[in-house]
Amino acid sequence: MTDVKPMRADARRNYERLLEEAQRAFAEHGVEASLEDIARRAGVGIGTLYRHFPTRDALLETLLRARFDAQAERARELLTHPEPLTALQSWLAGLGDATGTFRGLVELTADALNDESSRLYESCHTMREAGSQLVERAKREGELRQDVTTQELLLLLHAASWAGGHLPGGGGMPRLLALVFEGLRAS
Amino acid sequence: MTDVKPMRADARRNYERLLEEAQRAFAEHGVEASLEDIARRAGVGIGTLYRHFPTRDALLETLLRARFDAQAERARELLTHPEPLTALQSWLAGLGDATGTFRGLVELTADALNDESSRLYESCHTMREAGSQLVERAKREGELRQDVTTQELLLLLHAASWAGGHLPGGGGMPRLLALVFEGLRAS
DNA sequence: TAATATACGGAGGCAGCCTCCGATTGGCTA
DNA sequence: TAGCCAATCGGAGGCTGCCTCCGTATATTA
Repeated sequence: MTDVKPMRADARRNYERLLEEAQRAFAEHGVEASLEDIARRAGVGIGTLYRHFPTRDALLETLLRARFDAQAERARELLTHPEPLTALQSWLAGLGDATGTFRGLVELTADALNDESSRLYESCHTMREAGSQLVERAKREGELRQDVTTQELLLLLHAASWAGGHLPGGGGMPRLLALVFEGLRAS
Repeated sequence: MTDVKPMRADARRNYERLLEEAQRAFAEHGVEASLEDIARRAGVGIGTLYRHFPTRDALLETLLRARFDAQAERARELLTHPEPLTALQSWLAGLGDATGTFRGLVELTADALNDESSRLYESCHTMREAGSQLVERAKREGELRQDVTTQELLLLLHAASWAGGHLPGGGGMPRLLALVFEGLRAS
């Protein structure tokens, strides 16, 4: 079933060089970085890039999967945290950081969560399921509004993350997230 | 000073055809719609488009200015509304609709507010000033958190508007905005 | 109607996406 | 070690979109 033939040596070499350069390029120019540029810097033809990663999303997914899986794992850990709301907030903050890795990534992940055909869907979805447990617990223990869904919550998180990226200084995400949790009305 | 020579008849004709087609194209394909396509549909050379509107932003601005100005006007009207918070929320909802006109517009306006060199800056800024009055009033009357700035509030609105556009059904913006205002904690 | 300022159009240069296929090469076999 | 072939490579080429430049056309004015 899963008898993956080992890659030829040159293929493996190129695969790894491509990932290195892609990481650099996405970090520097956002998720829209030029693929031809990535191939060029990796010292590889554009055809080679496309053979290894048929789409931009495939490349991104390879770079992000580990990160997203870690996020899912962290959600499971936080289920044992004594304070459900704090746990949830802490998890969301981490997720916000993850989606802030590359400029433009929030848009992608927010969309991926609602698009099963997306390459990123699977790894995002796993993460969402894990987070969902945290949400349910917080609701069950009466620390979170009953009428909020996980979908809405994640969307709001993504929104805060998005907004953080559009703040002049940058890095205002935590503050925005706090506002969302506490509300804007005077107390 | 402001002695604007009337446009030549053909120029005026093209100018208007371009605006019509741009409106259609942006509505259909978002703010990234192809400019060459707009020119083509307007039955005009690409050079003509660029002469009338040197940048994409210039074109967008022409289409949006009236809308933004109306939004500023509405803020002034709402200053006489008896309930400051309701007035503010109502204004923000309208603004959310305005920035939801074209796909991708929220990003643009959110950035324009912090970039004086942007073509859209001026019309956005006027609007912001008007809205600022509503914010100050709500704070003064103790209906809004004292520690929230207009900038943050507008950013959160844009975030909600952004999120609304990434909701599968679409049109969930009001609900998200309400959540932001009321907070997520159980009451 | 002729002169001229104004406006038009699209070719052309550049960059990015993606596909296709002839050239190359790693690794296995004899 | 030589030779073979499947695996892999590379980049030309076709397409779209951006934007500029300048020879051509025309609305307007005298």
